[in-house]
Amino acid sequence: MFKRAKQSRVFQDVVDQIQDAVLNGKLVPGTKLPPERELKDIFNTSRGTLREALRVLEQKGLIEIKLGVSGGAIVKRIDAEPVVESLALLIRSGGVSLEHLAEFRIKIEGSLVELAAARATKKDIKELEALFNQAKVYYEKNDWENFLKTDEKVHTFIGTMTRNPVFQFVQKTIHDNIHRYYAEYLPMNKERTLENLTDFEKIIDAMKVNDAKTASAIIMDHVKRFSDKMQEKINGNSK
Amino acid sequence: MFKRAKQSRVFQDVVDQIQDAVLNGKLVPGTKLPPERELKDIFNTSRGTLREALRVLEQKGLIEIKLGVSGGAIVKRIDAEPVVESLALLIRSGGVSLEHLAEFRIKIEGSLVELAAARATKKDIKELEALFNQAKVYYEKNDWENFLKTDEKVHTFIGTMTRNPVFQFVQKTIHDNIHRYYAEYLPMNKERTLENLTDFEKIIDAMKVNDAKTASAIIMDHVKRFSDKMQEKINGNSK
DNA sequence: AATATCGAATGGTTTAACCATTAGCATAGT
DNA sequence: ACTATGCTAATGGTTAAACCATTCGATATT
Repeated sequence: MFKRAKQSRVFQDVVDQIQDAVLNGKLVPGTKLPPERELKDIFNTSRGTLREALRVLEQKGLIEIKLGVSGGAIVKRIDAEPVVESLALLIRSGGVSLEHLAEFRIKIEGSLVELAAARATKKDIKELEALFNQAKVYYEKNDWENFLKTDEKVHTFIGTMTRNPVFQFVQKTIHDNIHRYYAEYLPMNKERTLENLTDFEKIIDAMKVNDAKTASAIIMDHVKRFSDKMQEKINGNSK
Repeated sequence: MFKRAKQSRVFQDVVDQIQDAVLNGKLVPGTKLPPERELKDIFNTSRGTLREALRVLEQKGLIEIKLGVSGGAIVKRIDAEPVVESLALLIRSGGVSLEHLAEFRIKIEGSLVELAAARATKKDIKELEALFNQAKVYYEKNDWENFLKTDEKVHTFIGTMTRNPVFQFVQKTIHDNIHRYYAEYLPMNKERTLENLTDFEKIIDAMKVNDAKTASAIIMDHVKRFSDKMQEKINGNSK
C-alpha cells in the first residue's frame, strides 16, 4: 500500500531543484550560477554536499564549470553528448556488439536517408556537392584519413537534412561509436574509397530529384556492403 | 596543434581508474568496493573528493551505493538506464517535439517489427498470445489503464524479440518518453482500444508465419494512425 | 603604451568530526 | 527453546573550516 519513503540525499534534492529550474526555463543556457560559497547558503547545505550535486549536474550535461575569478557553474544548452557517452559505455562494456550496431545502422540509415532525400533543398544539394568535391580531392591524393573525416561529415550532414533532432543525434551516436571499429578493422584503399565515392555520387543524384526510395536503397546497400566486409575482416582476424 | 593540457581534477582520475577497471573486467558486476574510508587511502585523496568520484560513477550507472553496515559501492552491470535518462533530458529540454518523436518512431518501429517477425520463435508467439489475451480481458472490462500497460509490455517484448540490444533500448527510450504524451492527449475509448487490439492480432498472425514485411506494414500504419490522432488532438486543443 | 606584478574571487582539496542507517548479535521475556 | 527487543559497530551522508591553485583585472613600472 505505501511506498518506501525515499531516503533523501541532500545533494539529490539540490540536483533536482536546479534541473527543474533548467527544464522550466527559469535558468536559461548561459546563466551563471552563484559561487559555491553562496549556493551552499542558498540551499542551506555544506560546500561538500553542494559540490556532489554539481558533479552530478555536470555529468548530466546541464552545467559546465569554469575556474578562476569570474568562473563558476554555467548552465549549458543540453546536447546529445551525455547520450553518446553513456551509449558508448554500454557498447564498450560488451552489452552491444559490432553486429548489433551494424544491423541497427542499416535500418536507421535507410530511413534517415529516405527522409533527408524527401526534404532536400537546393542549398542542401549544394552543400553535399561541396563535400563530394572535397572527398574527391582526398581520394585523388590518397589521403585516407581526411577522406574518412569527410565521409563522416557527409553522414552527419545528411542527418541534419532530416530536420529531425532524434535522427540527428542517433546518427551521431551510431557513427561516433562505430568509427572505432572502422579505423581498426577496415583499412581504406584506392578501390574501396572509389566505391564509397561512387555510392555518394549516386545518392546525390537521387536526392536532386527527391527520389527518397532510391537514395534509401543505395545507402542501405552501401552500409550493408561495408559492414559485411568489416565483419569478414574481424572473423578472419580472430581465426 | 596541441590540446590544452587537461587540468587534472583528482576525482576525475579516480573515476577513470575505476571505470577502466570495470571495462577491463578487473571489477566484475557484483563486486563490492572497499568502504570510503579505505578507498580514500588507496587513492591517496580525501573523503570529499572520493565521494565526488563516487557520485559521477553512480550517475554513469557503473556503481550502486547501499547504506548501513555491509553497505558500500557495488559494481553494477551496465544497462541502458543512463542512456534512457539522458535522452529523456534532451527531449524534455525542448530539443525534441512530439512530431519529431513520432516520425522517428514510425520508422524505427517498422524496422524493429520486421526484425522481430523474421526472428520470432514459437515461444515468442506464445508469449505474445498470452499478452493478447490479457489485453482482451482489460478491453472487455473497459480497464483502459491496464490495457495501456499491457500494450506497453507488448511493444517492449517485441523489442526483445529482435535479439538486438540497440533496438531494445531505443524502443524502451522512445516509449518511455512518448508515454507522457499518450496519457495526456489520447484518452482511450472502446472503439480506439478495439482498433488497437485488432492491429495486435494481425501482427501476431503475420509473425506466426514470419511474414516480416506484412508485420512491419501493419505496425507502421498503426503507429502512424495513432500519432496522427494525437497530433490532431494537440492542434485542436491549442487553438 | 606596453609590460610586469600583485591581489582578490572562485573552484579544488584536505581534515576531522558528527549524524543516520543498517546488519548482526546479545540479551530478556515468554 | 523461541521470539522480540535493543545495543553495537560498520558504513554512507553531512557539516565545518582551512588552505591551495587558477584566473582576471587593477595597479605599478618601464
